Amino acid sequence: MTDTKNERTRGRPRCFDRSAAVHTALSLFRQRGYDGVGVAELSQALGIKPPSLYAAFGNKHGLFAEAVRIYAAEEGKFIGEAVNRSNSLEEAVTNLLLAAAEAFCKCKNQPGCLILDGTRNCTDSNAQATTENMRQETKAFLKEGFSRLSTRDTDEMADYVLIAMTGLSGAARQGEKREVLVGAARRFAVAILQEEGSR
Amino acid sequence: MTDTKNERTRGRPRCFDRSAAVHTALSLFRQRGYDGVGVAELSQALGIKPPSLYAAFGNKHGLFAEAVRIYAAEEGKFIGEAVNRSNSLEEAVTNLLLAAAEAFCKCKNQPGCLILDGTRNCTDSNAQATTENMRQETKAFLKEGFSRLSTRDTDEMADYVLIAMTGLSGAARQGEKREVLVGAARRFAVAILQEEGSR
DNA sequence: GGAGTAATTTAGTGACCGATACAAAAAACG
DNA sequence: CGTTTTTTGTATCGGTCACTAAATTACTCC
Repeated sequence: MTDTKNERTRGRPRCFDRSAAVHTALSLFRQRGYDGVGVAELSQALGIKPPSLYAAFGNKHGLFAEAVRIYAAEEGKFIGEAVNRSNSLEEAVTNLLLAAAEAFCKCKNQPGCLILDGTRNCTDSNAQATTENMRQETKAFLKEGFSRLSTRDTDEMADYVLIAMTGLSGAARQGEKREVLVGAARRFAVAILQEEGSR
Repeated sequence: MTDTKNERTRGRPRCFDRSAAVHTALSLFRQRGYDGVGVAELSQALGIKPPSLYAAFGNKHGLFAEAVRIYAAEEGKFIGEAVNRSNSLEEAVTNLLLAAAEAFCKCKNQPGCLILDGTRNCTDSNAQATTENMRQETKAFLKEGFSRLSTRDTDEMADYVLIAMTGLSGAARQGEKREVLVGAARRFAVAILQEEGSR
């Protein structure tokens, strides 16, 4: 058996690259959010007709959910890296927020975070749940990663980090400049790391 | 002339309370954002038909703009108070962020800030401009108020305060608890106030 | 009362939304 | 070849969007 790859199934083969389609959709969702991109625009950008989109992804939310998964795995890599490659809580929080600030303004035509801002004011509860689940996963990941680096209350620390990232993402979406985001990230990191009641 | 108040105009009098209508619309816009509330729902909540709404406010955006103005004047009062009643920059920033945290979770069914989050992912550019103008006004007000209390770079400080408020508003919209918001606000205030390069 | 004015209701407009019924097309099977 | 399976394009579906033309109602002015 030499046909280990590209196993042909029966029926007419798909005319478009499924993975490329998800990436194209991801780009659109990052620009204008879930409600801001319609199925007509999606299928046009993918070079297909709506029935092909529904055959491949079930519905609009199915495509969005795949895009979110790709986004978390690719664009969200910096979160795992910042936590796992750090040798102290200080390092982890600082690197994380600085990397977030950079990531949120890297692509100028699609600033901010899809997870944190992609379903703001969204009318589709499934889409909201998809991003909210990813947000909770991230919070749990941070909490667990922080607790391997410190004995402090990593629960509220993860909360604060996510609130800071929410601010950075929102500001990036408003067009805030990179320098301002990085400056804010640096200060927020110090803020989150300071000991309780040290004001 | 004794008719100084309630000057009757000609024509059929309006059947609904215009000011109350704006407040009702404000409540809906705060709950679900500009795109999330339709004209049909608005007019139903106001107890009128769509043509009456258009006769009174021109269009959906006209009603939204009035709601934003009312919101800034009433719910946004805490910003002016925190700045003007403070005798130091430290006091101003701390009181401002703490008041913001409280305000953003005060109304449980409409958390967050209408200015900062009401037109996120919004498809109407006029509505976006309305909130963005208010945001810029607020930034200028903060910058000016801070500069009366300190000789430091109040420009970037106002930026940081608004980014922090954006994070607080977004977190409030996600359902974050009051204690967490207040804790984050307290820490962010200390961070923003610390001198440059003191990390 | 009649004229003038403005807000009301009825009943829609065209455009867009997400999603689909249907049949032709293109492949793997026997 | 014919059958089966899956994707394709055509041409919509019912529903909702912001918005409005037209006629009616309720008021002030003369």
